[in-house]
Amino acid sequence: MDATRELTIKEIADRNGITTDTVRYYEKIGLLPRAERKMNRHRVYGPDDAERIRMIGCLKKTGMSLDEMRPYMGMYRSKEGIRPTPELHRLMEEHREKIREQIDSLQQVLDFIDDRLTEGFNRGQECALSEEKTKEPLAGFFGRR
Amino acid sequence: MDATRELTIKEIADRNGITTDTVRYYEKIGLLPRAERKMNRHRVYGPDDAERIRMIGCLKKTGMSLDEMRPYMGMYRSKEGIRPTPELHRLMEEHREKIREQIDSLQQVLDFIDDRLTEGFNRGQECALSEEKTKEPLAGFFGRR
DNA sequence: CATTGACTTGAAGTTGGCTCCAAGGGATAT
DNA sequence: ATATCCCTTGGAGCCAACTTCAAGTCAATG
Repeated sequence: MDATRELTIKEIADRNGITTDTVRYYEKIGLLPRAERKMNRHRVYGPDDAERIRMIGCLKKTGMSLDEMRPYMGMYRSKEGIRPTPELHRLMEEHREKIREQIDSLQQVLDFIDDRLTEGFNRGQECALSEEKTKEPLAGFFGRR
Repeated sequence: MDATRELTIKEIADRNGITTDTVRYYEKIGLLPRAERKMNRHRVYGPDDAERIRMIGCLKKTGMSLDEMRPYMGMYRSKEGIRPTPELHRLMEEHREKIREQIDSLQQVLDFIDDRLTEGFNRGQECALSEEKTKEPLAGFFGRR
């Protein structure tokens, strides 16, 4: 793979499922560094930029705001001397925790709906969605992993 | 627990960590049914409403939009005869899949950053990060799984 | 040389999800 | 009765994250 190939804004946008406008927007808000320009002022992108944009996409999918991503993006500021700080570790752990909470929430929702589901059978009129999970009604929903 | 106690908008909002404005907003967009009013036109809420609101909170935490929640909320439209459709099951499975993708994305991010990290260790020219524990730099981020 | 098309810019517009505001209604406390 | 609250309404305002727009540059093509 030719990892050093230079891309136009259109190419790099297409490859990441976003629009050129969005790429420029990311540059504008400083999430991407100012792209190098060719003689005709057009932006050119290298593999590092591709990685950055991929990373933004990943982080977005995990529910992180563009603003929160800035520290992560900082890892690319210089081509050498990458040094992720303990601070970054902390941010990552924090974010991982957020995702875990999302999972827990979903699990609660599943339990909750399942209670409603079986209510017809159980005659239950107790308030569902209790703090504790007394059972695993829809177990296996996460397929173990 | 007095599950049948009627609550004011302030009470139900407080108990769910949202504002009265937000409760009224949910009613306005039809996510909550029009609340019953007392003679003075004030809203009154019962346990079902509390459940609905807790459910909205849960679904929100899993990244669902208010709009997407509507089908789930429909489960409360009548106090009896709750019958979640196969359609709802499908929606739930879909959403569960979305969460799974979020998890995968986060995992990708971890792997990605881990690459960057080990790159520094493996052929870091200038980067003089202390050389301890070259193995699994960010291992255990998900506590296994 | 005129047109096409991909690019440039700054700025305005859009959407979702609230959040705040003004103007007013009633119950309770002094 | 005046103040203090919490409530009501419709509507305006706000922020993030785009998205669209207007006006222009530049290179290649017919």
